[in-house]
Amino acid sequence: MSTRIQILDAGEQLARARGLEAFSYADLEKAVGIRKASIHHHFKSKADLALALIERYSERFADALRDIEDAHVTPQERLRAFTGLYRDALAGGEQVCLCVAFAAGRESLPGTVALATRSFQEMALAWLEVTFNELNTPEFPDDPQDEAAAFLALLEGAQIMARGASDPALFDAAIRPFIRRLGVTGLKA
Amino acid sequence: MSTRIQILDAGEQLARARGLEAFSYADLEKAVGIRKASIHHHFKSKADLALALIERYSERFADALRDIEDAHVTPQERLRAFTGLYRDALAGGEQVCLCVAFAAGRESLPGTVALATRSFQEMALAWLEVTFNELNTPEFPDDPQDEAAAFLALLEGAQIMARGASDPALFDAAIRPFIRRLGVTGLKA
DNA sequence: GTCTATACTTTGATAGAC
DNA sequence: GTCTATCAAAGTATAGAC
Repeated sequence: MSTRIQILDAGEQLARARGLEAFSYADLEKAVGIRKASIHHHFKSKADLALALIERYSERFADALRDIEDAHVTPQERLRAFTGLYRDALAGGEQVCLCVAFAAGRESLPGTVALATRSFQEMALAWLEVTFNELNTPEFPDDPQDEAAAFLALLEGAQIMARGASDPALFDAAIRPFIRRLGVTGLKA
Repeated sequence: MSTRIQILDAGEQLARARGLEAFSYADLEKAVGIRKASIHHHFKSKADLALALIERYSERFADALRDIEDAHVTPQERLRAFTGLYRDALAGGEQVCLCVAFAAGRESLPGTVALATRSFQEMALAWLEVTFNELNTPEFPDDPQDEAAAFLALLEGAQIMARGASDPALFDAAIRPFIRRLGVTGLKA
């Protein structure tokens, strides 16, 4: 595995567990096993690293959405799979989605990073809006745009809650009512 | 207004907009108009300040919950008022709840602060669980504990989303389906 | 690409005068 | 309670050898 990727992996883990401002090149030095100067060779500034982090995260997320579309046909199944993405990102209650970590401290982000974070969110919302639009059932009667926003908020908030208690069970509890509503809908369809 | 309170106010604003690690005593110096050394006189360490912030926040929140109980009788009205608390905390899309800001970067929190943040969340969840328990309607058939977790996650996530885009309209969109479900329920009751 | 060495800044914190 | 002065440590970043 290339050094660049090792740095990105370590940076992402730290950013998602602590926040962008709460880790340093010294932390990366320890995690990757090379000197700070070498890390600067790969990422000239911390802003560059942060931008690379959110861009890579966005690409991986886009890939994951395509995988869901390939593997699942019904909107119910796709939404359940989408939930799995956020459940996995929890990493045992020790991390949140990079987008959540960045959005929380938005004012301290470099401009380009703030924009990329926003784009990530818009990608997620657009995909969900399409999916809720296909989900034409009485259980979700609202504007698909609102249902998408509500669902993404639920998942992001469930991550934050679980993170606050370092307990993934809180994520599961928060998601349960939605999953049940979705299941009932699935049977009706 | 006492200097101590001015420091707390400035610290809270900065923590909720940027995150705890993303502001310094130098920022407080500018905001409050006294020297760093004077701030250390009021809060010996940054950990002390952070703890004071979350404790004051918890007290104010507990007061707000009592006010809601005094002003509203039905669980529907109380939940709507609870939503207002989180909508107000958005501050135009430029801040999140202190609990959310702290929980997001949990790994970098002093131990006492992490515990106090968790307590805050548990207070919110306990209050919501009681309220959902009173809300005995077919629209919310799940375990009140799960409904409480889902609702708090929705509100916290709606804040994060709105913060990511600096746009409170995203909060409103995310909350709308819940408010509608609550409204329908209210009519049936 | 990685290293040592170093520059410069910011940060949290303390000592002691007023 | 607030100030000036100061500190050691940590932070980001660069220069130049290998």
